[in-house]
Amino acid sequence: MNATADRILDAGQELIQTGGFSAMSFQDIASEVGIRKPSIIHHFPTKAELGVAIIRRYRDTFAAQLQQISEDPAKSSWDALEFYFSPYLFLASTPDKVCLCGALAGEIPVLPGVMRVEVKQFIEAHQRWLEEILREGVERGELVLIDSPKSLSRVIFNSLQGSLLVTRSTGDVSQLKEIINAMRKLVKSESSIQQIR
Amino acid sequence: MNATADRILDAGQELIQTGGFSAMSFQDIASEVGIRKPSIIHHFPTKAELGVAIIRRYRDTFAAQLQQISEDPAKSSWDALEFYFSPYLFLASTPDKVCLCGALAGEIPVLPGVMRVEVKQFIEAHQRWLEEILREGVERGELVLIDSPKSLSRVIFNSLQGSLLVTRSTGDVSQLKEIINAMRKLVKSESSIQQIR
DNA sequence: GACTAACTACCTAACGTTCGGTAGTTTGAT
DNA sequence: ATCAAACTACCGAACGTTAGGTAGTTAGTC
Repeated sequence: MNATADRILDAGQELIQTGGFSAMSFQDIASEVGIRKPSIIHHFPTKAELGVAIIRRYRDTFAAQLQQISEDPAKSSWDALEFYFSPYLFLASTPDKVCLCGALAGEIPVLPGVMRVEVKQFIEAHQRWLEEILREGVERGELVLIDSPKSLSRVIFNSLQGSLLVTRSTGDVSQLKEIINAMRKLVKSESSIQQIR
Repeated sequence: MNATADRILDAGQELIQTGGFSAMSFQDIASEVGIRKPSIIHHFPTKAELGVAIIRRYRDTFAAQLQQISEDPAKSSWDALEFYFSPYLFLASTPDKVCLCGALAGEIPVLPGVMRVEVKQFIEAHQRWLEEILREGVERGELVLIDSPKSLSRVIFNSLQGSLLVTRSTGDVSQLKEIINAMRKLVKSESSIQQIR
């Protein structure tokens, strides 16, 4: 069973990922879910609270997966990174959607304060996770980095987020794939050295 | 003399860079410029046409500067890259603004078609320019790249755009500076090799 | 007198939100 | 086991506000 509240979150999330928070309206969600506008308010009293609920669910789902893979001893740092790339590749395959928080980041100053902190926490959590994976990878000798774990975690996160936006804007799906390939080179030394020689 | 039309473009651009196109309204612009709402329509008949005019001016200003520096024989490829970084650093110093087209990229599907093509052309022009600078740098022996000029031009552009959004979302201004430092390493071999050894 | 830039006044549509109310279910006391 | 109270999910109608846009008019300049 898929409760109405969940379907509201689904529809709202999709609308934000395509057009942003400002362009998302209760009416659009209502039409999509098949209920009337005030029924949404029954579940989520204000647009801001709905926005928070959408981000929080998105963030929690992501966080659970990231935690799971970083706790799995069978997975190498390389595996973890590849796992991290996969949702980006999936998003790019659905041409009109970008990362929820990437979309929201574009309109931070006009967002309700409660939503701003959620976006911030999403970004910081992802960058922390990436940094930790990179650091472990170096310690275990699985990865050889071209830069510090901190710098590289930010390069990876920011360029992935940027790529999604650019990929959608230009319609050039190969763009994200190229970025991911480039990121692979930055954490795996052999090919990089080859390139330099 | 600063004509009204220019001041409308200024105010509109700033509003898009802070809150996006959906959140920008004629009323906001009118208040900022000190005129009434219909007076804006006198200069720009529709919101879409105003949007196009804003992007086009932004794009042309940028393009002229990029062309100028790439035609200057006194400037090295390294100089050109540093020049390219500077407006991003400037944007990050004004904490609420991101690149105009970075903001617009977040809401592409809800943008008028005429605006979408302008954004696309902005992105493609910048990536082409970067690619050409990198290619020349290699030919002249000024740069040693960690990846192909095409890939690197995309990494640089996408991560800069992403950084602006992330920097504003987290309030962490150092983020962009770190990214730029990382980009420097990717086009200048010595430090990279040192890092790998 | 024609043209431009600005104005006042107004329009329709859509926005988020509130209100009062209707079914149907769940709960607690008798 | 019954009955009333309370709660959940949803609805239609309307609220005040703002959106982009239109029509007609006035003030100033060549």
